[in-house]
Amino acid sequence: MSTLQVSAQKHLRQFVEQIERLEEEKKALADDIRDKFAEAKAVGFDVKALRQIVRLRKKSASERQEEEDMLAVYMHALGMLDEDSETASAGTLVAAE
Amino acid sequence: MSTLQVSAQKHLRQFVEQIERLEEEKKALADDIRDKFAEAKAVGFDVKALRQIVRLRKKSASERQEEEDMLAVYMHALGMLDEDSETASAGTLVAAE
Amino acid sequence: MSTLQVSAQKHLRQFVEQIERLEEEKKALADDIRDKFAEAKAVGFDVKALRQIVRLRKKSASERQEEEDMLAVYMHALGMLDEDSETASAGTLVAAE
Amino acid sequence: MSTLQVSAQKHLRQFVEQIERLEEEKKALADDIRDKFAEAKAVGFDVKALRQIVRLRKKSASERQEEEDMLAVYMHALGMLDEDSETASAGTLVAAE
DNA sequence: AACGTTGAAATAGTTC
DNA sequence: GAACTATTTCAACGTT
Repeated sequence: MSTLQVSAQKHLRQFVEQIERLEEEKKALADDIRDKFAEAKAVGFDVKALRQIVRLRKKSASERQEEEDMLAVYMHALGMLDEDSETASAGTLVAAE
Repeated sequence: MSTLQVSAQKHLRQFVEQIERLEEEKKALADDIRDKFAEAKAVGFDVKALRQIVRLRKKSASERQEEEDMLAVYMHALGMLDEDSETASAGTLVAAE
Repeated sequence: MSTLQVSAQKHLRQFVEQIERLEEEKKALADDIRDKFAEAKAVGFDVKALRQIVRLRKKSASERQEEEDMLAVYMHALGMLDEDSETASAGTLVAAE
Repeated sequence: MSTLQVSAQKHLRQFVEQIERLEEEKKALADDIRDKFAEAKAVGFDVKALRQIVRLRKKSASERQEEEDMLAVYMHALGMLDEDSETASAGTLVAAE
């Protein structure tokens, strides 16, 4: 039983070390990304908007549209939008339940 | 000198306790807010959109517009928008430097 | 575009208002905390250090507990503990079947 | 609406592509880490505990240091230390004027 | 007053 | 699909 445990300990140690190694590499990349944004900022780009761009590009056009639509519905309900200006694609007159 | 320090210690302790008390109350409110969103979710609202609404209402209309405009410029530059669909308020033809 | 039922509109409005009310109270508390630090500074305390004390005290409780749990976690990882005993105090760990 | 200069467009595109490239690499590493955990699980380790070990080890280094700094912080708050001595080791604290 | 730094809040992802 | 964890984003703070 003691032998088994010792071997398990070594095995555990290996996993921990491998994972920590990978996480270090991952962190290095996260830092690189951070640097890129900083670099973009330094030459005058709006970092917040840039982040949003990267985020949006991960989503499909339809996903984006769905989120915008939901927001528009809520804004409309709260009087935050003029009656007509919701969006260009004004077609879908779906009645809310 | 020792007397001074003892009195300073008491004073310090008071500040720490008062601050911790206030932070507890603040945390309690944060929890209440969390609960409200959970409640809204439970009755069918889209929490993410709801959060965005609350966020947008903190900003003035002009602030909102500015952010949207910047995003549209970037999306346009990357071909993520059709040429015409940027937004309803298409008026401001400012030439980029 | 789709719209909300009138009742849903009212409901939404209620949520938004309640949340905004709570956030105002939360902000007021944040201001109070800020004032406390300013007050402490005014009587000669080092605000940076004071902040650090508050932060460290907050962490200490949970962190200390976590460190104490270390052994149990390792034993668990090595299969020396069963599922239910992980929250037991260190003293009873060996007794767990 | 305003548009970017052609050169700025290219620059923006470059940033976006570089960032997306880095994020892909980062995601690949995240997948590798996930695989490692899965591998560990496959040979019988408790993944949750393993995760906890990795997390605790990460914290330990910095946290332990912070706890050691506690005394200095308190002394600083009480005006018993000057500005520069705060990073000194505990042993030399009383020597600081 | 911009800058980076840090802590809190929000979102995304994973597990059960 | 609900809870938990990890990651990402955002805002406040001190700093220069």
